[in-house]
Amino acid sequence: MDTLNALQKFRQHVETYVSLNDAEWEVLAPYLEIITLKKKKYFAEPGKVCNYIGLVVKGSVRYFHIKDGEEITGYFSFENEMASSYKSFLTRTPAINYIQAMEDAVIVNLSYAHMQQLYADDIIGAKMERFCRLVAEHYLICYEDRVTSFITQTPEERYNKLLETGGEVLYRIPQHYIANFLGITPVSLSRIRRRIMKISA
Amino acid sequence: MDTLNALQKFRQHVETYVSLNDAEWEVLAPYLEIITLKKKKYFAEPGKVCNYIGLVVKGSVRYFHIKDGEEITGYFSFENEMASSYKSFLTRTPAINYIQAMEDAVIVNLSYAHMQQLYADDIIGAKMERFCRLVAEHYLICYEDRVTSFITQTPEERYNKLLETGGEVLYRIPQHYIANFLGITPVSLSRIRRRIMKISA
DNA sequence: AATAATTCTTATCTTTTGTTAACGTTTTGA
DNA sequence: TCAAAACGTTAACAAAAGATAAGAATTATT
Repeated sequence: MDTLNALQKFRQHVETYVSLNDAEWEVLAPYLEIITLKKKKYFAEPGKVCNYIGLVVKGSVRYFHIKDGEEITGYFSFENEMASSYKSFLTRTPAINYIQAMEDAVIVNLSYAHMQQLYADDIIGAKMERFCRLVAEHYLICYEDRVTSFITQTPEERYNKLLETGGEVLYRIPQHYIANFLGITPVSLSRIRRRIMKISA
Repeated sequence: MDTLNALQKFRQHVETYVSLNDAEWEVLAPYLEIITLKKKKYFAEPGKVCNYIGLVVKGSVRYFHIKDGEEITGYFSFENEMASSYKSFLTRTPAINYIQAMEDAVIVNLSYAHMQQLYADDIIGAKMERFCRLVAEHYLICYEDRVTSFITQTPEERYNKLLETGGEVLYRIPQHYIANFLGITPVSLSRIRRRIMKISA
């Protein structure tokens, strides 16, 4: 994954939300930072302010909390998805979760300070505002759906829905991460899987 | 609650996110619609596209789904909070939940169409973009926290946290709504309350 | 290649939650 | 004002989930 390619992916991602002409892109591009994260390395850590919002252009990252010494996985970002400890990034307060590379990853980063500069830029400012509004709205909707699933569905129903719609998540990550994602223990997910197998067998 | 007062509250709410001078306000104000909702009346309904985002200036509303013929309450908006079936409003697709007045309510509404006009307005457009970005980011953070609580905490822990931080929610709404909000049944919440009483007694 | 670590399943036991129903109390609405 | 509806608690039982541990299979690591 070379630099040009990574930047190109970022541009394409922005353009799924707002149009960008070359002049605008020329303003934006210099603010971006490309990083590589070896598997198990951290993008964000508890106690540290998350300074970047990044686009995962290769690999994937996993979000997790530590509770009673145990990792509890809450979310994932795959290729062409944004990654950030959003609350920390936006409010400039220490994060409470880890974000860790699940696979060797390449991420195109935009720092908080650079983002503020871009908002204030005459050429790209308005587009950035809109882009970030649309991104926030997009993830807001994702979270709305997720909260709804916790409120209205049983763990088994959530898992069945994930089987239908989950796609990538399902065969790229270990089952016990999925269990956490669903809000249950790995042991419980294993039992749910057995129940489902019996029914569909 | 007279018209001027309601509009003033809306302006104040916007100004907690972005500054507004009188000229800008003069552009924005005509797009607002003030409605009164009698208790039990609906702000949004499943199957219908939610056409408004509103600021609750008096009273409160409750969000709920119907599952197996039962109401499941997922959220509330009180005074000086926004209300909308966000996904429906933003994506122009039918809502899947009700939003209903819990108490007689006054709401300052902005329609989707008007919002688009405001985004495109020379005077107020940039401010509106930023305001709506910040609102989306605010609720994104709320949802992030809520999902985290479902992932990392037991129902009892969620309830205890709500007791600490919940404030208004706790003494203005019935317990069985709170149970749904926490993702459990009313019976189960009643038992949790008894457990807590025994410990603290 | 050998060893260690991870992952998933299964079993056992305990705890919690869901379900249903009953009861008294409070609130609502006609 | 009076009947109906809503609300919260409790009980009893069933179902599900958590905790812990063991074991097999797979994957990583040296």
